[in-house]
Amino acid sequence: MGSNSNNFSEELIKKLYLIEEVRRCPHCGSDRLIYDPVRGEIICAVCGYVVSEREIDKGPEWRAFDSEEREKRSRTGAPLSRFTPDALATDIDWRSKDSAGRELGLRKKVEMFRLRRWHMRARAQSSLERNLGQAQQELDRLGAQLGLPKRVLDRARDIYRRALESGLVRGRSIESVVAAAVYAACREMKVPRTLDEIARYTRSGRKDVARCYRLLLRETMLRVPLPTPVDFAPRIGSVLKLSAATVRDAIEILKQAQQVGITAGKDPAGLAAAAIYIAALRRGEVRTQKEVARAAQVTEVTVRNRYKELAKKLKIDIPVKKL
DNA sequence: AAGACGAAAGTGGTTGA
DNA sequence: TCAACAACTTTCGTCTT
Repeated sequence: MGSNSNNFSEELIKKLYLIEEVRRCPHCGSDRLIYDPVRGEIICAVCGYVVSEREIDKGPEWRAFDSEEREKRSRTGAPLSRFTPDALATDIDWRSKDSAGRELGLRKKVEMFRLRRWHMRARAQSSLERNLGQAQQELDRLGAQLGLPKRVLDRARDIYRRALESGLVRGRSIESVVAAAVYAACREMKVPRTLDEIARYTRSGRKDVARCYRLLLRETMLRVPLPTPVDFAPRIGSVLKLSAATVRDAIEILKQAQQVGITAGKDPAGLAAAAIYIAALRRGEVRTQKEVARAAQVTEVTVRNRYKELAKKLKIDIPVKKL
């Protein structure tokens, strides 16, 4: 696929990511970073390493990136919720008696009715705001931990707001609905994150998030494309530090597989892993099954099964000798 | 010693009655 | 709501490099 990467100026990258200083590639040290507008990631032009993506246990160089991100976040986060405490914490009694217990006059009754109505409205307003505020915090937190680009978070926020407005959140935890929204946004934007990855940073379990996600699709009529193996290939390749050529080969293999029709019902990550494994072997950039499996977050066995299948159906011979 | 391989049993999710 | 089912995982023993 013609990935439309552009060589962006340092200034633009700074602006896009609201950071002070463009970093060097932690893998090869090159400063030739490319912004891929499709995936919203910054990629090293030399080795293909995805620089803007955050991995789980990386060394200290990522911390710096984090605090920069934190700085960026601090501009949007807190004030909203602190500025909207429920100022109208009292209720207006529904009985039309005054403080001494006497019946009110008609005029006064009408007045009270109006007051009550406004009171309710004001509170409904603020509860929505408050919910959004909390959700925003949660969103920022998740986004930072998953290393998601800003536009995905923005999209997730929109989705969440829609869910909130159609009453989806009532009775469910904000956290799990936010997670569901993030997942939906990721898939829409082709930034491949598995449900597991997202659920890992959420207190409510994977199951809960999945349920919310399904609801979200139904209730808000979101159309989210199914994730394809091709979506996963670049990410796996970058984790394994494979060359762009290898990733291209892998994608080619995946496309063929799709045509032959052996992709249905299979875990896309597993398929992508298998294709990457084959492509890497053929290019002499040998990676073990274990490495590939870990990068794709599937097991060795799955990689094995898939790649055997691919090799057989597509008649690809695997080089036995390693270079 | 490490990687690749495959069998067997277990797990979570989907589907169809 | 339950059972059947396919895909994936875990575990483990064996073979290959």
